[in-house]
Amino acid sequence: MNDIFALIDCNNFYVSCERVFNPKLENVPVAVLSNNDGVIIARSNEVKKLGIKMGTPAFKCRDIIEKNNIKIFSSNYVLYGDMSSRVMMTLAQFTDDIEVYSIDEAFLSLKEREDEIAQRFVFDEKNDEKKFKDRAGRIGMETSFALFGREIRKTIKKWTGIPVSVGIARTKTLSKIANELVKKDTEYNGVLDISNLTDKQIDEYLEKISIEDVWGIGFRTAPMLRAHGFYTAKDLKYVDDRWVRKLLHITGLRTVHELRGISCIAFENERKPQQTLASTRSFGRPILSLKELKEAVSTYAIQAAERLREQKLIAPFMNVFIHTNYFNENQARYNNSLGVQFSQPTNDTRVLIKEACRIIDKIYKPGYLYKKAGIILFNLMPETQIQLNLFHAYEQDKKAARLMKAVDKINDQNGRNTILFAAAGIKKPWKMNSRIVSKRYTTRWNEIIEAKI
DNA sequence: TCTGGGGTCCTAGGACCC
DNA sequence: TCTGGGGTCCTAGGACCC
Repeated sequence: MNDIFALIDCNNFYVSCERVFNPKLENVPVAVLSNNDGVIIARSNEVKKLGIKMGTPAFKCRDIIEKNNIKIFSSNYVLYGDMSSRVMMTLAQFTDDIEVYSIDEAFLSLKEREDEIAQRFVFDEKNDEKKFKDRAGRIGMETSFALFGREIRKTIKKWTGIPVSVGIARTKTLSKIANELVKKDTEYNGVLDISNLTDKQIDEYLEKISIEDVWGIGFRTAPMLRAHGFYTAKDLKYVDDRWVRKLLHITGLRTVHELRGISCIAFENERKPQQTLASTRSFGRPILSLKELKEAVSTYAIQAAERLREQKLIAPFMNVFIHTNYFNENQARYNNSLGVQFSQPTNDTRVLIKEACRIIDKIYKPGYLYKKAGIILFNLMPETQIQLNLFHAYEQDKKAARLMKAVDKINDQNGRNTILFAAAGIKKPWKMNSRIVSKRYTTRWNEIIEAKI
């Protein structure tokens, strides 16, 4: 049986999360900023229309923000993460074949359920006013898959308040494209199924997608392809295989085949174990002193260790880096990093802090204004896979594990930072900016929304 | 003054071995 | 000391994604 995929993608996800709890934000321009209030990472349609691009530094569009009264928010990942899991749980009501691809999108594999959906969702002239209209203006009845997509969309909106778009096609790449078309054109009312179309009909859609909007073609290869005369998804579809293999390698070839309707990017129902874990952050203001730098990396080490333990993972390697501001050309630059292999794989906060500070001692150079630091853990493995080395003190290890477990439990029950590690500092004057953050409406009792009658 | 954070996969090239 | 093919393993860096 042929593959068939539905891509469910939340519209302007972070903005939509803010809107769910603040109806005044409907129909007005809204944008959400990255960590440290640095760049714009989510835009409402109104903001997109104003021409503000994804990733624009906030300070560079201050004028346009003020002039158009754009509502700006710092990112509130606690809220977005919780809203994401609500959306995914709603999707799980429809099928088990879900691949959660990112915080705001998921693929469904429908091939096992083609018959069932065809029976359950039948177009009815009287009740279903929405008729399928394609790019060429042809009118037809909506397919069963499209009606199924509408049902999903309606339910997610009702249960979570989040609007989503649905694209349905024979490959993941084509379902991405169908989804993009939905977002571009309100005529589709949120759902487009191109799974049943002929090659020629699909080409009419592919012509509307410019090459840099194809999933897998990034900002580096797009200009190269344009220079060779390929401008749209359709152009890319008919490129010579050998040429693609040579210039875009195996990943590019897969993309081209996917455009042709040959599914080669696998559906991944089960989450793969994580291989690396990073904890990095820019500072709210530059750091000059060794002491503060150590506080910062200790803070990141604590966070990384917590996340390791949450997933019952241990790490054998760690890398620590520091650097000055890349953007400031008038300032002396310095960047450096150093790795360490632990005597045995660990998720003990104290070990991570100790080693991270030791590395900072080695790579820190006085006189520079540091802007960012971070730690990255590699080759993660399950806790149960630990290989004892020759000098390994097993009892001591069990004790350490119990201690960490107790710390996690206390912080979990009584709020983060109930138990602190002194190494991380208390005041943290360097911590990131987050000036205009909304409430954690769904995860904190004291920040829950109030209804006034 | 102010420019995010966290991931994956692939390739080229070096080191090493037979 | 040089000649040579063929293989594996590891790492750094590039490209991409959201």
